[in-house]
Amino acid sequence: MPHAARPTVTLHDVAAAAGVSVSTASRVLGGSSRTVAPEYQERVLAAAATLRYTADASARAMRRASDSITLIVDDLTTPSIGMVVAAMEREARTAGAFVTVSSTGGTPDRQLETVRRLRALRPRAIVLTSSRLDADLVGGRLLGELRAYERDGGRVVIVGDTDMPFDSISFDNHAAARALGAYVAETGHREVVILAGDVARANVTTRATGFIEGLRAGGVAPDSIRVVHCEVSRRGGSEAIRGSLGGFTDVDAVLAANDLIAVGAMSALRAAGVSVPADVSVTGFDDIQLAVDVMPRLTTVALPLADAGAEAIRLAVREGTEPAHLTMSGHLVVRDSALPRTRPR
Amino acid sequence: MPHAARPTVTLHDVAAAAGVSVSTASRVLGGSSRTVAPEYQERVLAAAATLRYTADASARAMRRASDSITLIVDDLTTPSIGMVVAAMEREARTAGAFVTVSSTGGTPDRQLETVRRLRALRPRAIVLTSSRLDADLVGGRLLGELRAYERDGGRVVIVGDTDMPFDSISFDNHAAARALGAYVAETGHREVVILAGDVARANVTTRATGFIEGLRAGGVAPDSIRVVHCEVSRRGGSEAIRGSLGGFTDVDAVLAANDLIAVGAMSALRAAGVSVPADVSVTGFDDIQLAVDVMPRLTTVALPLADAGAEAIRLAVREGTEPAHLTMSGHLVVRDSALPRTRPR
DNA sequence: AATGTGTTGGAATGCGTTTTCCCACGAAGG
DNA sequence: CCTTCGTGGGAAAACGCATTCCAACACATT
Repeated sequence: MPHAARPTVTLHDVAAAAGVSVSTASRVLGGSSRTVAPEYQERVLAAAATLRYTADASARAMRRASDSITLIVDDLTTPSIGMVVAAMEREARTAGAFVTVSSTGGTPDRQLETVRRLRALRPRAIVLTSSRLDADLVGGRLLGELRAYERDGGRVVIVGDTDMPFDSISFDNHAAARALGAYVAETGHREVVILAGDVARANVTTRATGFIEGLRAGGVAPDSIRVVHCEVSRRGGSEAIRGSLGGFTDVDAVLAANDLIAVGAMSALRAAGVSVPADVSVTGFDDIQLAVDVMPRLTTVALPLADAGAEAIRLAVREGTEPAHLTMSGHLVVRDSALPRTRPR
Repeated sequence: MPHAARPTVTLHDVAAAAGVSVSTASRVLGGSSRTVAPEYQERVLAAAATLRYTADASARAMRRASDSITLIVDDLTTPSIGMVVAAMEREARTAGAFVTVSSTGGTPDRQLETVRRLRALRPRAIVLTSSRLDADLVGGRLLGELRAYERDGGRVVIVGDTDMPFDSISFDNHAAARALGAYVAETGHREVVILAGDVARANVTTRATGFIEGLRAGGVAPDSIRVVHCEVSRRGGSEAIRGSLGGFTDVDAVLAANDLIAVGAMSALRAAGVSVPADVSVTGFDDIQLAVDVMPRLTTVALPLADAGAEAIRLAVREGTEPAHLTMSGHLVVRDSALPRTRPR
């Protein structure tokens, strides 16, 4: 064997076994537009099956366009990513493409390295998911790499907020957060804590400002809104609540930047003897599976994750050339964790 | 452009820009063992950087072994999968390899299709993760495909239980479950409910039988062990508890086949006014992140997922040829959700 | 000075596939 | 009966790269 992972049975072998030329075999197996005689066709197919022939994608890629799409994500364990990937795979199948995923851990360095590495594979498209992708990341080298990929005929799609000049799909976090804030205000809440997450995660902080706008518009006094930063996780929500329990005597709503944070907050509140939603309302954001599994079920904002995934693939395989920027809006999902309240003034 | 995703800047261009021959450029960029004059080296490197040259992996793959490893998983949303993938990526980096993930939704048909598709990519190795992979799946076609891949010099590693003749890593679910069962028995529990999950998931049912063995060995009467099947999810755990609440007056322990099920069970118990662990002990299996985030923190069995991931890559890149079968054992993690009890006889 | 030896650049070759290009054959039209 | 045309098979080129081989050269040894 010449070296690992090189085919031992090639098109040549199939052609020989079928007693036809390599060209004919290629035409049968490669789905050419040219017709070949039925009997030849049959012989080639039979030979390929018995030899378990698989066309070498590398060699094939040298002559025709690739059909693989690579997805780059920060972290595979994010609850929402699963749905996006599933939708992408479904959509890709209808387009005859194939999705493959790489994770970077979210650090710009590894994002760059991953793009470089994947670019060598000459996929049909690269889809990047990240909370925020800035053009000047890693000294602009990520942008440069992506541009070079595009120059070579590749297609870049970004799912998330970005200022890069590629196709992008983003969620209108601000508007959705504003709507949630307004809803909370309208349902009579007047003393609110916002669990704003980490300042480094841009989409999360956008939500915090949206919350504030909605609350203010709904009549909540600026002084009655407290913003607490925390880790973006279940634990972060718990700790934030535990850490500021002292000042919570009059709070009637907790708005978390994220379902995970909200769930953590709920459990900490319950542990402290505060009833949700009877004493305090809690809301989340994202509508992950957990949101309907917990008790009480979480009032939150649903993001059209599956739609975004499918749309990303559609952008990735389309022919058009000018960059498209799509914004998808979330919608309020009212469940049990937030209760309208009328309180004495 | 000939067709999409074909490079416009090739090694040829770099060589021309640097004023050297293609061979020289290849030698410096391809990490050849042959030395080239420092000044040439520098010129080539500079030219490659300004042109943003990336060697075409396809073309390169035709002459040397690939450095990509493909991982096939059932479902990306499984909480445990993230840690496995992360460990794999880390280990792969030290071996100069690169991991890419595809998900199949767990259906044998799509597993087969995915293997076929990936095999064409001629990766260095294919790592399969599945709860259970049988040789006779899809009429043995999956096995045939994998054998053909191996015949062509590829390497197959299976993470999970299997009877296929490839490298494999499995977890000793039975022994770990037995140990947990014995622990529960020894800490004085005498009336036990096992939330056994779905019969279709082999690794999960193995746990149930292990629990029973351990409980019996620890002195729990056969009649005092009830097995309830449920969906393998948080919701499944909740519903199982709700559905059988009536007969729970004397139960003092609930053993779930899975952390997710355990968490669901805990929340349903709490909703029903049963205190965990004061009234009933609850245990899980897997030690996912959630296990330490919930209150009370879950007593469970930790599986060496990261080790398994790293070991899988090590097997995938090793030179040896005879199949290796590794079994990794889990260990009991005692936290707060199970309490020793002394009950009146 | 002639010969041997080691180093380095460049031309040529090959990897497996698709895709021209060319040619043979037979049918249709005059 | 001769020409034209469509059909379909096979030879060969091309894809981008690594590598083998060869020639040129520098240097040390005799």
